[in-house]
Order: sequence, then C-alpha cells, then structure tokens
Amino acid sequence: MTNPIQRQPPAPPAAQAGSISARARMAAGAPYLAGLNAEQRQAVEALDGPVLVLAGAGTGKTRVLTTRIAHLLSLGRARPGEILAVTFTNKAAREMKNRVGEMVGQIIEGMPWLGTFHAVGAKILRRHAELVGLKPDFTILDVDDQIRLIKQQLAAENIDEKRWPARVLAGQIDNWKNRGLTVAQVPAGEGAAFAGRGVALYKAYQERLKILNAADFGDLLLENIRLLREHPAIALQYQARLRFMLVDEYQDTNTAQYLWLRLLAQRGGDAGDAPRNICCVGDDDQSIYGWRGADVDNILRFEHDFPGAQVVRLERNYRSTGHILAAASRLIAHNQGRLGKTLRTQGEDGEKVAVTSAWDSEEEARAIGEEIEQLQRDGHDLDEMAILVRASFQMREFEDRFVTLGLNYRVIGGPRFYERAEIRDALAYLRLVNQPADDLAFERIVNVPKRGLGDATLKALNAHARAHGVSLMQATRAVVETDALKPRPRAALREVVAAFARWRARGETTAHAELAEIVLEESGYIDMWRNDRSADAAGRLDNLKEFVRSMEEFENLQGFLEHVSLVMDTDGGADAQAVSIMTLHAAKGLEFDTVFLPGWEEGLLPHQRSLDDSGRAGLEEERRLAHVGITRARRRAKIYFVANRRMHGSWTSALPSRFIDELPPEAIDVGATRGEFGGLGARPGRFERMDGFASNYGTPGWRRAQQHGRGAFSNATDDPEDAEAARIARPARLTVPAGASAPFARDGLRRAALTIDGELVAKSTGPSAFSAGDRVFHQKFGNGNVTAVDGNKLTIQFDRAGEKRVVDSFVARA
DNA sequence: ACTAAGATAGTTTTT
DNA sequence: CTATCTTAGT
Repeated sequence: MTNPIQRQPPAPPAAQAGSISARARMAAGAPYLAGLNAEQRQAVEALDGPVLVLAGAGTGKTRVLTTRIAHLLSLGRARPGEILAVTFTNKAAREMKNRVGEMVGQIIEGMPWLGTFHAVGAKILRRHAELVGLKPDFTILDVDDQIRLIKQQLAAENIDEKRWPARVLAGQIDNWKNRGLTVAQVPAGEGAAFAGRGVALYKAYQERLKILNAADFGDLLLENIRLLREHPAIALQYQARLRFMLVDEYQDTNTAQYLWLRLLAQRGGDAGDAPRNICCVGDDDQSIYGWRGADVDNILRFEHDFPGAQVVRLERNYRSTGHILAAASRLIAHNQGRLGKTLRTQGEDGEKVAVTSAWDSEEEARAIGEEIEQLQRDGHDLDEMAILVRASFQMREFEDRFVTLGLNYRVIGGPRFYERAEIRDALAYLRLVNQPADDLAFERIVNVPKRGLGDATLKALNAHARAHGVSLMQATRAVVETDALKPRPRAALREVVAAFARWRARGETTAHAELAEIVLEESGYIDMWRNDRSADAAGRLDNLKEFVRSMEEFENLQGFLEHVSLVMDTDGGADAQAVSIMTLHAAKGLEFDTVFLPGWEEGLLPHQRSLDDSGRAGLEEERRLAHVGITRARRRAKIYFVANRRMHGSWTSALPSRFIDELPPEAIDVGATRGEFGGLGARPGRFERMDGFASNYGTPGWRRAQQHGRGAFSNATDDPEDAEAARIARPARLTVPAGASAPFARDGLRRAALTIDGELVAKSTGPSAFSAGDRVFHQKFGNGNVTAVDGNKLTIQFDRAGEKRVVDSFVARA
C-alpha cells in the first residue's frame, strides 16, 4: 500500500567503530546498564542502523528505550538535540523524560525532540508555518472545534446534516489524514463519499483552516509530511540533525506517522549511504488501535522497510506469574499474522486464572465487589486492583455497586480535563483575548453566559464578517456601531467588544493567571456556575480554579495555550486508595497485582461491531485486547462472563467468549458465583415459550454452551450446590428474537436459564415466589417485609434500610 | 431566545 | 434504559 522505503545497503560494521573507544569502555560498566538482561542489553547497545525491538508485555520496554537514550548521551554518540524520540501519549513522553533524567542527570532539559508525534510535529511546523500557508502562531483545533467548523460548512453548502452528519465527515477527513492523504491524493471512489462531495468538502475545510490560521491534529502530521516533501532542503536539515530516532509503541503508528518517520529517516547529510539509526519498539500483540488508523502492518513490515534491520525480541516477562502468562500466551497464539514471541517467566506459577460465570451483570459486579473486599481484608491495597472493561457502559454497574458498598474506586479515562465544557469555555475566553480573530472561540463563548444573543444575531455577524472578509470580533465591532441589530443584542455585543478590548490591554501589564481570573470573573462566567444549582456545578468551579492554578506554571499565555491544546491531561490527584475502573484500551501500559476482567462474552469481547466491521482482523484485534487485559496482572487475573446483560435497555443473553475456550485448561480455574439462585423467582406457566427458541439449539453457540456444560464447568467442583450453580449459571444462551420487548426477553431468558437440555433444573415456587406480607432477607439491606409485588420486582419495607424496590432474586425468605 | 418535551442512537480514544 | 441532540412551543 505504501511504497517501501528507499533501499539502502546495511552499514559496514566498522563504519562507526572509531568514535567509540575509551568512552565506550567506561559506558560498559555504566550503572544504568547493570541489571539489564542479555536481550535488553543488546537492544540498548545496537545503536547503529535500524533496530526493531519486539517487546512483549512486561518485558521492560520502557526501560530499554530510556536506557538507550541514556547510553547514546553518555557515550557521546549524540547530543540531546540530535535524538528524536516519539511517543503516542503525553504520559509516555513524560515518563521517558523523567527516567532518562534520572539516569543521566539534567541533560534532558535539552531534549527538544522528545515528545508525542503531535507535539514534535507542531514544533517543526511552527518553524516553517509560512511554507504550508500558516502563520507561526497558528491555533491547534481539537475535535470540538473541528466539528463546529464542519457544521458551518455543511450549512453553507446546504447539505442536510441529518443524512450527512458533521461528525461523520470529520471522521472521514480524519481517516484520510491518518492515512496520509492530502486532498489531491484521496482515491476517486472514496472522495465520492458524502453525497459525492467528500473531496470538495475536505478541500474547502482545509482552505477554511488556513483562513483561520488553524491546524487540526491530523494536520500537525500531514502538513509536516507535505513540508518535508515539498522542501527537500528543509527535510535534509532535519535528516542531518536528527541522527538517532526512537519510536515507542510502533505497532500503533498510522500511515501518516509512518510516512513522516520515513521521511525523517531518509539518509541525511552526514550519514552518506548508511541506513539511518532508527529504533522502533513495539509489540504486535498489543496493537489495539486499528480502528483509529493504526496499521499493524507497519511493524510487521519493518524488516522490509528498513533492510538490514536487527530484530531483538524481549521475551522475558518480569511482571506476571506462570499461569497468567500461560493463559495470555495461549490465547494470543490463536492470532495469525504475528511476528511471534513466546513470553517466559522465571517466577512461580502462582494462582490460576479464575474464570467465573455469573447470572447477570449485577451479580458479576456483586461478586467482584465481594472479592475485592476479601482481598482488602487479606491486606491487599485497593491501588493494586483494577477492573478492566471492554466498553464504558460496563463501568456503571461497578460504580453503583461500589457506592453502595462504600468501596473507594476511581474511573480512569472518561472526559479529559481540557475536554470539559467549563475548561473549554475558559480556554475560549483566553484564546479570544490572545487572538481576537479566533472565530471559533468567539462563537463558543459569545453567549456563554447567556447574554441574549441567539441564532439571529450570530447570523448577522457572520454575514457581515463574510461580506467584509474580517473576523467575527471585527465584524461585531463594526455592526455595533450601526443600527442593524435590535437594541438588546446590540448593547450586549457592545459590552463584549469593550470587555475584550479591556482584557487585552490588561494583559500587557498583568500576569496571565491573574488575567484569567479577571476575565472569568468579569465576564460573568464564574457567576454562571456559582448560580447553577445542578450537582456538578461545584466540581466545575473547582476545575476552573485548578485551571487557573495550572496556568502559573507557564511563562506566558501563549505558552500555556500551546500546552493546553497538545499536552494537558488529567493525571490529577490520586490520593486515597481506590480500585481502578477503566477500559482495556486505557489499561495498556499499566499493571496491577489483581486484575478483574468482566464481560468476556461473545458480542462484547470480542465486540460484535469489531467482528461486523473488520471480520477476522477485527477478531484478532479483540483477541489482542483480551491479551492486553490478562497481561496487566501481576499475581491474579480473574475473568468473568454473564448469561444475561442489559444492553440498550433490553435484556440480551450472551454466550461465553470464544476467548475463554482458547485459554489453556491447566492454567485456569473455573467456577460460578455463589449467586442467590434459590430466589430466582421462576414463574412457571410459559415453558412452552421454549419451543420458540428450538431453532437456536443447533447453532454453534448452543453447542459450545453445551460442551462447556458437560466439560470443565460441570466438574468444576464436588460441592453439589456449586455444581448446580455452575449449571444454572452456564445456561443455554439463546439469541433474543430481534425486537423482543424487555419483559418478554427477560422472562424467556430466565426460563431458558432454568433448563438445560430441556430439563428443568431449578424449582419454581409458585406463580409468585413472594407475596405481600412475606418476611424476607436481603444481603445488603437485611430483614424486611414485602409490601408489594410487581412481576419480579418487590417493594420491601426494610427494618433498617427503609423502603426499597428489589428484584426478587436478591432476597430469600427470612 | 429560551425551555421542555420528543427523537435517536448507543465500542474502543489520543493528539 | 438514558444521555444527547433536535424540534416545537411559549
């Protein structure tokens, strides 16, 4: 798909030997090299030519990368300004910076080219902005701005936003940019997307960005590529300077990033014909970002792209116990098209990977909650436990449960600090003070807080701005002087113009953090939240305070704004002990003693959408996700799957994930939750319904479920109670007929769960398991009296907890 | 211009 | 089911 890099002969081994010598001998005994294993050391010391380090989970990838930089510096092979080191996240960049700093001293202060792809891209682009039609102080737009911009374009083009949503076009443009495609390079077929106007809209969007003196995230790379391609002299300059390149998480690079690296890796002035010194570190088994443009092929193709490349495999895992590693390895072995690694551990086997079935997601959450409490009683830190989910909707169940348990938890991920509305609003104010021509910022806050300025007013301003080719702020200044507007909006706008002029002047003499306070106060923005009665208003005020405080770390407003658009993240206060809840994606790169992996069901992991959209590639990426999940665990990995999950409001039955079948039986322990099945609330009377599902009995899913029932699961324990629980919890999964209403689905499934091979395995206790007046016991709320029955929902007056509505399966007769 | 009731869709996420 | 966005009503 992309042209391979220019063929280059491998370097003669002796070519660089001269410069090493004494210093090298000193470095050989360098403290930072001590403690590396043979492969790690090889990866660190192979400084010349292309090197691919295949670093499996927990094999010391970051250590190799940072040590390599330290090594380069202390050998004197490169000055800090000659090393390009790129990562994907700010977190990774920060960590690298810190760790290199620890090894080498303060030299890192001068590592200007260590950062994320985007930060480094922006840095280069600012230096040569004019060459790509921008000014050096261009604004970096985020997704929000992007969408707003595209919305305007669609409106101007009279395109029905219903049929062609702005975010879809934004996604498409992003996709093109990820693949390194400029307007001219979009394949004809794809350009016809969006009612045949895809490319035209892309073109118009790019033109609009230039007018606004703005670049979106994609441009930071794509315009960079264009810059380097169209100006060979500049390319040469960077090629010559950046003599050593290091790339983290290479499996996650997209085509644009790949092209950019390739351009920089072409032979520079000093290197003659020698291959460039590029070292990519990654793990094809942890490539989980295909859906956002990452191309695993980049890493699979490395040796082809960089002939003569050395490949170093790091396979010694220092993180997990034997059973955990065995489970992860066997699972990932089911993927085809891997470079292939075998993780080994020196440690003990440890606990087996627990695979537990539960009736539904609520029970799953309860079981995990109990296990966490047990671990806590045994002296384990909550900080060392994490729940890793496939999709964020799974989180709520755990949050709900943990709130009632009073268990401290923290959700990792979610909306980033700078993505929060209040922060973006505050930023827009500052951007507008800094750059009155920032139309997007203007539109965002002109009526926040409410100033009585609506669509009509904005339309008038836009019309004037377009007609005269000026910014909205300028247009406003002009329009306010006319009587084109009604008195009310006119007065409001007059105030806005005056206020910004005032703040701008004030900025000349006032420190930027203080200025921000003044702006937020005088604009009425702070008051807006002070007067807001909603629950999260207080939090927003806190965020604003934090926002202003964080400004103090920067020299000036300009510097702060650059930081915020590229680098700001939420790594905030992690003070109290808490269980972490996050997605599998967010967990990459982290590790915990105990990892809970709920939701291992067909359709969720692997996710149906992945399967539908990307077929086998999708399945393999899901498998890698599962692999990432297991390998986060140091000592305990616990997998769960449920029979029933509520999705989009209706109950859906689920099959255990095929990934569970792919685990090595000898490394796992299978069981079921000790759910309160006694009170299942089975109500006979409609068993004939089962016949309606008969056609599903021959499906692969059904067969697999049966197989499990007969195999590992039914023999999981000698305890008859457990055995029954296992059978029940491992019911025949049925596909809910499409469109089945929730109650029907639920009833049908409940019924299904009670029968295996058509045999009733759970006894029912009458039409209604409970009736008003019954004395019952609930695990959490204690004893109480049933006051009303509604289907399987009971209203209970608890002695201590008050009145609650509870599903009958959660209570037992007292 | 703002509010309240309807429609709609609903993995994963960084920069 | 529920969060979010759009539309209709005041």
